[in-house]
Amino acid sequence: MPGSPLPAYNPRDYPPVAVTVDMAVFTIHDDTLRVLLVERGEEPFKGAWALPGGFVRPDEDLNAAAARELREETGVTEEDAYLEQLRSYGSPQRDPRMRVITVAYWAACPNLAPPTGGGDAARADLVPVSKVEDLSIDLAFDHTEILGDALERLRSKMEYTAVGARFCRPRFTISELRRVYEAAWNTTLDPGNFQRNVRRSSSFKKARSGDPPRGHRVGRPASLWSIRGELSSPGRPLATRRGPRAKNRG
Amino acid sequence: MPGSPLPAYNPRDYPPVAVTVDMAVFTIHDDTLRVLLVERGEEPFKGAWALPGGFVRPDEDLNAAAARELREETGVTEEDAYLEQLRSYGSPQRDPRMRVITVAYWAACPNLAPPTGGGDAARADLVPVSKVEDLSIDLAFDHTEILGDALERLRSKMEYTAVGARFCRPRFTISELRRVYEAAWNTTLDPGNFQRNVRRSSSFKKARSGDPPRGHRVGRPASLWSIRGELSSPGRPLATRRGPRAKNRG
DNA sequence: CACAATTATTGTCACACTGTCAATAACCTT
DNA sequence: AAGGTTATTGACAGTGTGACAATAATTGTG
Repeated sequence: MPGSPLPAYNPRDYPPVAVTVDMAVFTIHDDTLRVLLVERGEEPFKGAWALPGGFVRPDEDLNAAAARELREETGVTEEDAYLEQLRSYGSPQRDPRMRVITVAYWAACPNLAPPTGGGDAARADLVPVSKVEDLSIDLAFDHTEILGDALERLRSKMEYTAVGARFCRPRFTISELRRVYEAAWNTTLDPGNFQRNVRRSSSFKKARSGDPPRGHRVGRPASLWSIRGELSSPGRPLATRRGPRAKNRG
Repeated sequence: MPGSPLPAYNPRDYPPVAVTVDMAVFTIHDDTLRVLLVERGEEPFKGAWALPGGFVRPDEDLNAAAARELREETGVTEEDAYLEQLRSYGSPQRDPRMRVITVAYWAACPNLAPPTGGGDAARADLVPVSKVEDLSIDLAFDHTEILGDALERLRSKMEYTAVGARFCRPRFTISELRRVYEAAWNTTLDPGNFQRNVRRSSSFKKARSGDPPRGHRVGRPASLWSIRGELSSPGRPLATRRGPRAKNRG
């Protein structure tokens, strides 16, 4: 606690510090878990990939700043995606320019389209997270650490909540949901068991009738499901995390 | 690190914001889960209870600031307690004086002694968390919300890590550990089942020989255990969370 | 010392949940 | 209509869990 006599709260008296929001926006594309990265256009780390982010505005809530960043970068509104604060990073040297404390967020977006690279603005792309996890891509600042923490949180949360369904459209088939989990952990899951777990979970409910899922070509048509309520826990994990098995995609 | 010309980052160009660290320090006292609160000595919220906290220093890492606060408030060093960042809170109006973004931490301390109230400094006390949870105590700022989130995280983490043992001394009996879980959830647990879970968990190991636990008076003496390695997951939960049952303490 | 009281520790048992794997259902293409 | 493919349901053995009983090792008492 600061000194006793009610201090003149002159902001200039306090060490200058900037607060930013950085976001790990995840989506599934080509059956692969990907994260949105932008190429830095200026020093430091000019030319390197980084998580999208920006300053928190003077009268802006942290969550609002994150939602704004998400919308600016992807066009996705807060309702269409799952958005959650991860934690903050504030090593004194994490930005060589000045003291910058960043509040990291992560988001799960359904069917995000790869950014059209044509713009004159900063280049952006949906990069498979495996590229960062195996260190074949090095991110700017401490963003590799942030992304690693975000991935850990995402996977952990997928085990005991229905958040995986936020990668799907509002109506989804159980197979679509299963492919989300398979992509997130790069493994294969038994369709029968996964079906059983979803049906038993209280977090999902079968949609009344079903528009047949688009793009469906072959095999017995699947029924459509949706999230029941908000994001309750499915009681037990939909799938226990495992390492790559037979499938072992790359 | 690229050393090229850095842009002119004049800190004065950015909106003034202060960054603080607030801490929820938990301990078990009288078989009750308690949190360290301090009484505010000045406005705003003068006289109200609040979580201890303070400003992050100019060249101080966030974790270091939290560890310093913990040491200043309790005398407990980082090695003796478990310390983890919770998340940040930055509503624009959370502090009426100026924009303050706080990074919340929580800590699990073994056998913290109730502060001696005699000092002329701010009054401090170990308050049962139930007093805050049932809203019979109202905290300053948004600290009620922060404490609620910290409790949720603590309990959740106790389910799937060995963090509960950080409330005990380095060597502890299984019953002592069980009483920690009983205090955290205000319930009773079956001693036999808890014993089985601890023994099967890979997170604990039996201490070679045992100094008999102090203060032990009656009944068969228990053997001593310790945490194996750092804070790995016990594989399965030591105890599934339940509401109050027979015991139903206040 | 025998016995009661108390806590620690080990066992038993029915039951729920899980993973493996097979069987059936409902479509598509040819 | 046959074959291929995906969805959905079932069967089964093995394992983990909660409830609860039984045994072990102390302290305190008469």
